[in-house]
Amino acid sequence: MNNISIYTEKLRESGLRPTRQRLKICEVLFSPEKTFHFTINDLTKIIEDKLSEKISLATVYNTIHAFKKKGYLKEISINCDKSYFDTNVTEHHHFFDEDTNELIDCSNDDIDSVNIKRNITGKKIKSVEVLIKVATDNQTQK
Amino acid sequence: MNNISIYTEKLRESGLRPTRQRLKICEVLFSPEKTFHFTINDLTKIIEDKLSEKISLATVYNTIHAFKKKGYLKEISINCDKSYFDTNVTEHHHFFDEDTNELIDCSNDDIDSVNIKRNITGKKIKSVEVLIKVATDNQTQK
DNA sequence: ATTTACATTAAAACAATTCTAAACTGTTGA
DNA sequence: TCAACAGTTTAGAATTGTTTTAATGTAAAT
Repeated sequence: MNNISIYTEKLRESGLRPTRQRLKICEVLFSPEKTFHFTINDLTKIIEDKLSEKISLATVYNTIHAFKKKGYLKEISINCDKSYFDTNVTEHHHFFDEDTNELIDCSNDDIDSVNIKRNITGKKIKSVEVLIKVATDNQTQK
Repeated sequence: MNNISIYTEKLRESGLRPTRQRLKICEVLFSPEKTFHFTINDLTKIIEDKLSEKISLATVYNTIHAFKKKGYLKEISINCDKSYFDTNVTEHHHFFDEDTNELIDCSNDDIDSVNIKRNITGKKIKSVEVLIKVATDNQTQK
């Protein structure tokens, strides 16, 4: 079974039609052995450059949001103007390098699990995200 | 010494001229006994409604960013389309209610301090922020 | 008072994202 | 197999939050 069939299956199982565009997106997102972070623009550029195929921005937005809803992707909170997505959908946290605007995964060993001692009545915790901003020493705090 | 003189001093100390508009903004931001959260739009509306004075959006943006740079305000990271600011500039964390888009302060008692066991070489930790997203049970995860 | 540098403003520009409406394409079932 | 339907893609327009611009106004130094 090649990758394409795997993607087709994955998409179909979650009620998404395996279209040419979605398969291209899967190819970029899910074939690397390592997980990675990206913005919608990054992704669109990668698809158009690497796969020499034009794709509409709107399609990428739609598809990424569909993937996110299905749990294939995570959206990451940064104090920022644009959304970052992560192909690592396991519970984990991030370092954010303010000098380079680079996002670095924390492993389980990097940080102890966060202990929350308060409940908001009637509400359930949906996610817990820790963002550790770092910069070179002389840098002013953002 | 009344509030106006305090604000004037505060502004002057940080290299900002105490203009009529900036004093109005100070009045809204720094006179309440409790800290609070807001977006630029919120703040502009409050000023225009409560103080019956028109103020340019650009002025509010400029001033808020100046205040932030001086450390009078904190910007809060939410996976979002708009920036939230906090008049509470001490180290603390947040709950974010996905149903209402409301931001709730964590007190020190609500959450144990986060234990970070990894260093990024050459970088210093500038901030550690925990964001706990909550929603009613039946809500789909954002 | 005059000058100068900084501020304010409305409006335009901008960037990220979403919407729209028309064309297109998997899929279903006759 | 093919018509028909529902879901998709697309380019472009619209929207939203934010920043810039260029003209005008104002605080403070002279």
